[in-house]
Parts: sequence; C-alpha cells; structure tokens
Amino acid sequence: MRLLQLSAPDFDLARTLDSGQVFHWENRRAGHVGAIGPKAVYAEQRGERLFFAGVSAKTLARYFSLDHPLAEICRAFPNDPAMSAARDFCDGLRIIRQPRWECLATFITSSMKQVAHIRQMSQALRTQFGARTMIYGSHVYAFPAPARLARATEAELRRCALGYRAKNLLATARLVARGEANLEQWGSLPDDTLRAHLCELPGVGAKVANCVMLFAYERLRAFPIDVWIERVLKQKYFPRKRKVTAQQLRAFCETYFGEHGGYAQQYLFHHARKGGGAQVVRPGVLRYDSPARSR
DNA sequence: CTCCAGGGATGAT
DNA sequence: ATCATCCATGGA
Repeated sequence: MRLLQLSAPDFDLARTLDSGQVFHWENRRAGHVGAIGPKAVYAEQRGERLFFAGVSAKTLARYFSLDHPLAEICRAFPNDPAMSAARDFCDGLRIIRQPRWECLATFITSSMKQVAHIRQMSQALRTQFGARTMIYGSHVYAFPAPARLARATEAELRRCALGYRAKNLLATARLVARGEANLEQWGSLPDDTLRAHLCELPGVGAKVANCVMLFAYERLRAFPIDVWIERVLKQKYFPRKRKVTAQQLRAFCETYFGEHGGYAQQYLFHHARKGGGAQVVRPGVLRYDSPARSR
C-alpha cells in the first residue's frame, strides 16, 4: 500500500496516542492502526513526517491538532519545577480532537477504571457493535453510533465488561439518539453551560465532563482532576497542607494554569503516570526520585 | 457527612 | 496461587 505524507513538526505520535486520551489505537508494523471517526487509519512517524493511509491529510492533521501552536502554549505554562519537568518530558504531546459521541461514551466507561480496562471495554464495544473496516492488513472497528447502543440491552453492554457503567452508557446513548442531548449543538455553548449540560447525563460527573470538554470540544482551559493529578497537585503545589479540599484544588487550577490549563493538566498527568520515577509507595502517596537506584 | 457497588488488570508476596 | 489495590459516579 502506498502511504501519503505530511509534515508534522513539534509532534510525537506515539506519545500522544499513549497519553490517556484515546484507547483504541494499536501498534502495527512500524506504526499505529486506529479509527478516526468511521475511517480506518494507519499512521507512522519518521522524524518530523507522518506517513499514513485511510484519511486525507486534512482529516489527520485536524484529529491530531497539528494546528495548535504548541511552542507558544508551552511557553505560556507557569514557570515552576513540576511544570517544567512535565513540559520537558512531554515534548510533542498534543490534545487530540475526538468525535464528540465517541469521546463522551468512552469516558463514561472510564469511571473507576484504569487505562488497560478502558482499552478492553472500548475494543469490546467496537467489535460488538461497530462497523468493521480494513486498513493495511488490519481490521479496525468504528465506535458504534448512539442509535446502535441505544437499542442494545444493558445485559449486552455488561458483556462488554462495563459493569454498572452499562446502565449509564445505555441511558446516555438513548438521550443522545432521541436528540434530547444534542452534542453537536452544544459546541456553541460557553464553558460553564456546556459543563452543566454534560453533567446532567447519566454517568457524567465533573471529571468526565472536563475530559469531554478538553478532548472533544476544544475547551483547552478544561482541567480534569483525577487521582493522578490530585496527587501531583497536592504534592507539588500544596506541600505542607494536610487537608486540601476539592474546591480549593479547582479554584487553584482555574487561575494558576490559565488559558491552556488542559494542556498543562495533560502534561502533568502523563509525566506522573509514565515518567520521572514516580511510583505509588502506598495508596495515595506518590514518590518521585531518581529511578536508577534499586538493588 | 459516610459507605460502597463494580470488575479485571496489575504487582506484591 | 492468593491478595490488595487501582479507579469516579451515583445512590443509599
């Protein structure tokens, strides 16, 4: 198969795909296979170029937000040790522009699950209910439309290992399929109104709503606070406080990280999970120190 | 306010 | 092989 090419400076494909935003891409050959909306895609990075097939250069560039002024965004981050370390670690990581329903549905299933589980559920929902296509020798399944999941049963969804999330996903799929929740129309709402609408949906709380705003509505201020981020924030920005309330954290993030807080959050999150020798010493406690030292 | 469902991977023993 | 832990929402 002939691959198309695209210049993609300031972009790290593998890092972006592995940063907890999307859960369906898989490593194949020298690259990655996944779906962008209904289309199967192969993408491979060689230096500052992307070699790809399955979609147009425009679609690929839009999905991976190659138009985001990454250098400028990083320069505007607050200047503190935690943020600087995260920025150095996350070079080329971009916030993906995901399809709205796919992102919402996936993050509803994400509650109380770790990345490996979310991948499994996404995969199960796709193979069970999604349309199958082929790219570069691999099968790829699109994420099922709201109407498709709306006519599934809760038991069928539970068989995709969703547990109690099945009920929430089904209820939300029905609201979206019936047009009572118009995800596309919500794109023009201001941040606070959009967040309030999202939080009305079954299975969507503040954290999931902020993920959807950041990953599917281009709201780069949205700052999802999960346990990883909470630990980082408490440890790095409130080191000698014994009790920090969720309210305090929220207020701090809103002002301190500013206009591109979502990017800052993504970098802190990815650095905490993947880098810097961060490890869980005991429940709720992260340790950062030099990784090479054991034994 | 507290408690807990839910469930499969992950890492420690 | 067993065991504790990870995870966020919603309801009791």
